[in-house]
Amino acid sequence: MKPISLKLLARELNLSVSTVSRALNDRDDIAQETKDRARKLATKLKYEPNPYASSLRSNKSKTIGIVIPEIDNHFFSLAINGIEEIARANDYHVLISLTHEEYQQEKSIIQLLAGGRVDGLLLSMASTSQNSDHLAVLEERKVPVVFFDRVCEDLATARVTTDDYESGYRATTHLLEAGCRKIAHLAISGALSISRRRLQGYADALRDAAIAYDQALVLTLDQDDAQATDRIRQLLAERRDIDGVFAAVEALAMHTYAACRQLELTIPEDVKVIGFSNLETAPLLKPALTTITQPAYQIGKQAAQLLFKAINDNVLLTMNHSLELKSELHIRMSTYSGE
Amino acid sequence: MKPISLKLLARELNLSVSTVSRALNDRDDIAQETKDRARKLATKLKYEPNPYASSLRSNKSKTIGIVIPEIDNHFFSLAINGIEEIARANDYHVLISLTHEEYQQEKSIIQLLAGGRVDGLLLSMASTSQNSDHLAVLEERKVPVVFFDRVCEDLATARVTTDDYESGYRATTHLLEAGCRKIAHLAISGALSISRRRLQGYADALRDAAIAYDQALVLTLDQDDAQATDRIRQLLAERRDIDGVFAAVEALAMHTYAACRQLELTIPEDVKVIGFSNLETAPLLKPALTTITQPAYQIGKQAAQLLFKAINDNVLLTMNHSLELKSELHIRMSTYSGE
DNA sequence: TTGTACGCGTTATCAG
DNA sequence: CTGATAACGCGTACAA
Repeated sequence: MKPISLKLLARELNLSVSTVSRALNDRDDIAQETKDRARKLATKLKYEPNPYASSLRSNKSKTIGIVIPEIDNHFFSLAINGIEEIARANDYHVLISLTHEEYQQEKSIIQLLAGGRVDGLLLSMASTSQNSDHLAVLEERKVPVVFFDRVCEDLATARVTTDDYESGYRATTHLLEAGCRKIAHLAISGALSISRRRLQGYADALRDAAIAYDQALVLTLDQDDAQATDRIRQLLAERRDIDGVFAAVEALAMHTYAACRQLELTIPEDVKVIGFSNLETAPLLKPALTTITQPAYQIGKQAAQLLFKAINDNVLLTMNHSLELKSELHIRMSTYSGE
Repeated sequence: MKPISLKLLARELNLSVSTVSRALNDRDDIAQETKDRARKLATKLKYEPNPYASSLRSNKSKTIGIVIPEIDNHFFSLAINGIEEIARANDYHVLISLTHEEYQQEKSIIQLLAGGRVDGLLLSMASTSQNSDHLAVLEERKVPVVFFDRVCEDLATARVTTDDYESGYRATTHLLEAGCRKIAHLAISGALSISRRRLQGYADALRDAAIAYDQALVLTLDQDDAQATDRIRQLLAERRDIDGVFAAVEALAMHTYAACRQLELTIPEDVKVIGFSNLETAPLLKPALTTITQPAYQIGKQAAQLLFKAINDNVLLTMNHSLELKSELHIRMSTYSGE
């Protein structure tokens, strides 16, 4: 069956295409009776305006894009949840693209989306994106962009982040207060803004506690999962003096658990562990994981709301629109120090 | 800055619009030199064809839709991962919509997408969708559809599912072999195909073990999370004879853990627990959770591949294209019965 | 209050 | 080999 077009409705109603168009768009220069007739038939035939014809005319795609490194990660799925809610409230669709942490993918995706396919973009950078040349096209084409979590500092647009520096500081301090003296720091990609902030918080907390910063305890793991566990195990095996681990991303906390299990190290007795994480199973782990939890859903919502300010109200987004939300420290068994 | 159009390129190159179009599309009736000139300028100006104009012409959106109940769920995020991979390989975009398990949402989303916005649809039904009237429009408009996991039996199209009946049977048998005699079955929405199949497997396993089916042990929890834990706790408190729990969806296993904790019931000594789950933290839980794990990533991939068979090769999808993949039983501590 | 005419950017067809 | 023209479906001046 052919798609229902305005032309078809018009013929059926003995009206012109433009009259039907205006009737369905509830314009005030159309008789009420005509509107009713048109609407009734449209509903009956399940007419949906061809979105591409509308877009072509209006230069609006009614679609926003989300570009993220991965989706198999609670932080991002929660954020998407928030974004999708706001998008739907604004009558918008959501296009999702995954970069799999690869610069090249990110580049080609953005080039593609910048061609007018989306009215705005929510972006969280890949860990391997060292520069921002590939984002220039977004500025040129004036595509509104909001970064969330993994921001790009080169682009002067709105960002929604969390208090990464403070969280890193707090996490480290918590380990120190639990008695740790040799704290390992695990991160992905030193280039990422969040990584640098969290690491800086870690370093400063050590300094304020008069503990030497030991480069050998700072691991950057940008390789795949299997290797991550291995390298953590290796570190823990070589440096038996490590008594605390600060995992700056969710997956690394889990790899630490796995590595400890392999080495038969007990958490929290032998090693205490804290991790950035949105896992809802954190309290049910063995032992329950102490976490820094980001308000992922809120991040998504707020980022989307900013984006729609740009899209609907034509506001030019600047760094002044940026928001910093607070993460929460949830203290659990994995950092317990006895009474 | 204005978007770059063919018209613009044509003017710059002193060629006609249609020549440039064909040059960029590498048609064989265009001189090599012309092609080179056109391509060079296009690259220089970062020309991207307007996707909506192309779609309008070709009736192809280069976009597929995913409609799922929720995204904050490992099964679905893994499936999306698989889908996205295939979509990208086919040069397609992915539109995501969440129904939040609500029939009305599902209905309006599908009505919207059926209007030509997508070339095909991957669908996993909401738990509250009792009928399939809202899917009729997809058949009328001839939008290719592949169901995955939560299928709709009324629509004669391809489905990618897992061996739900066998898995339900196997999970229950596993509990029986571990010594359980009073096994609770937790599910969402009795209407869902997967729920019915898993429950049937449970019932048949009991029958084959000559154990009476007790309606009071079968809980259907379609309300929100907070209430789910409460109701499970209530059941476990009232029926202290329950010695096994079979959670037919991931979240319910976690609620069972929470309920047991509140009642100070020990797993697996007091109650053994098995659950359908794609949680990668299952082995790290306290105790490690025995799971039936669905090949979510593969489900997504295969479903998408079927869809592209319809889209690219113009194959009419029928139930004969359906696939049933196998889930895996991972035995862990939560069903341990001593040596 | 309704109809006519045009253009959005692209591509297929046909003419040259 | 290249150019002109028409058409996809919709929305909007402008005319009636």
